[in-house]
Amino acid sequence: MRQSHLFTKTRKTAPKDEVAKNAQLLIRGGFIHKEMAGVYSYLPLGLRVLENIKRIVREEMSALGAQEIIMTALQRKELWETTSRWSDEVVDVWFKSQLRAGGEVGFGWSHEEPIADMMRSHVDSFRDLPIFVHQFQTKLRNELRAKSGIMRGREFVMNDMYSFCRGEEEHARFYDQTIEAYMRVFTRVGIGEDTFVTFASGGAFTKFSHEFQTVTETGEDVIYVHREKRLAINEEVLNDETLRELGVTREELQKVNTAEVGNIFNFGTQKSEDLGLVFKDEKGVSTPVWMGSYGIGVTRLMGLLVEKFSDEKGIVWPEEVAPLSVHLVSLAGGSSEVEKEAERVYELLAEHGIEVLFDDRDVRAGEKFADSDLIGIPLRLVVSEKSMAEGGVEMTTRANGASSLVPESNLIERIKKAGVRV
RNA sequence: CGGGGCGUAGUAUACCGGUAGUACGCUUGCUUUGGGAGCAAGUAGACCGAGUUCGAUUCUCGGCGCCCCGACCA
Repeated sequence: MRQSHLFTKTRKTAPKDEVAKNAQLLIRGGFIHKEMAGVYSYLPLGLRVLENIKRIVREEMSALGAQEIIMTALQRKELWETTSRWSDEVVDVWFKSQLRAGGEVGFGWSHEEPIADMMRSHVDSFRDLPIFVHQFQTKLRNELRAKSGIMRGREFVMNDMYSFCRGEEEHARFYDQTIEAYMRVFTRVGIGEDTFVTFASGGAFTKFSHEFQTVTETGEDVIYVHREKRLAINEEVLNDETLRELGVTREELQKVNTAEVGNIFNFGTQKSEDLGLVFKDEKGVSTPVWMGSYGIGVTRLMGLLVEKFSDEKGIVWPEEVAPLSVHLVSLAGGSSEVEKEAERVYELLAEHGIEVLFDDRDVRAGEKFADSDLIGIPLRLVVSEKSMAEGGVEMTTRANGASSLVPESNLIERIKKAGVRV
């Protein structure tokens, strides 16, 4: 991708109406555009990051056997009335609208009811189960107060997965596999060490639910962690009984601020019973499906990565989610020889399937470096008169600033060694 | 929803009861070219409405928008 072709602009100053680091840096770097409070558009670079996160999630969900779908944003009132969740008193984040033809629709803030209802068309027998389905959906929630940049918006992308099982045992197996799959996702995007499967309040069907909480100063939640045992308890369920049950003492736990990046629920059979999602078991007995729900806040995750991986100069993307892998900077300064050399390097990288942002713009070195640091691509290559005189290309790691001159003959090898996604 | 704050060029800001200045950006020219260049000439602005006043961007009220703390977050 040529930077001269990229329509987005970087900015020196953060907009005054953003305080959250994630929004400030993402807007300054041209990754996102603020449409209104809590509502952001994703621009070319931002979309690439988003798609990379989705790719990782998709791979891990697929490995679990989940099939991908996309459900609708518009939802039926009657469905939610069945489970008593249409009322604004019960669910206070509804966006609702009128159909011109008559009737009322809701904008999806969750898809549990619609998917359970839809599954009635596809589930008849125990032979049809289990079924695992997931989607990447834009959720619409009329939050009273949007905040923290893209981490708590009124419109955001979520990966939500649903499991439909024959009973508790089958459900439990998938539930445990999902915990592991989710942790693989968080490890791959670079926050594995700081993300804890956390005991949280369970709701109607189980004593606890599990949240995936990532340590970050700007987090909204407070949890207590035992780093050696990799065990964590949400403040909301921290009491003597919980401590006893989990075999830890209050003194062993460390209090930390966290952001919730994922959440999984065991629904039992309640929702299926309400909505009539049943199957015939081996004996021909009509039995409600055992449901589970599993979410990862994709856009929130992106915001969290910026919060965690940035310095005073800008973003430092983890390799797997970086918008592109290499930032090739041409410091031609009017020299057509340098220009040609940079073009050659660009083509060389492309031939090897390396994703490159090529700064071929006619601007000064300082501006190019500042932009490069702000955008935060993991590896920077500089082609200049200086590097050519020294017989190579200058390679700099964004994360630690380590820099070295690499002869072109070794370039591809060195890039791949640096852990670049190809 | 309770509390607090803020709305001035594209962006960030300053001043002021007598229609607004700076920096960056953008346009043109020349110079410059390894860390957001220099000179010159341009471009561009008071959220909306009502009230007070001879006169409102400034004061008052209302609306709208934005931010923060709290509450909320199946």
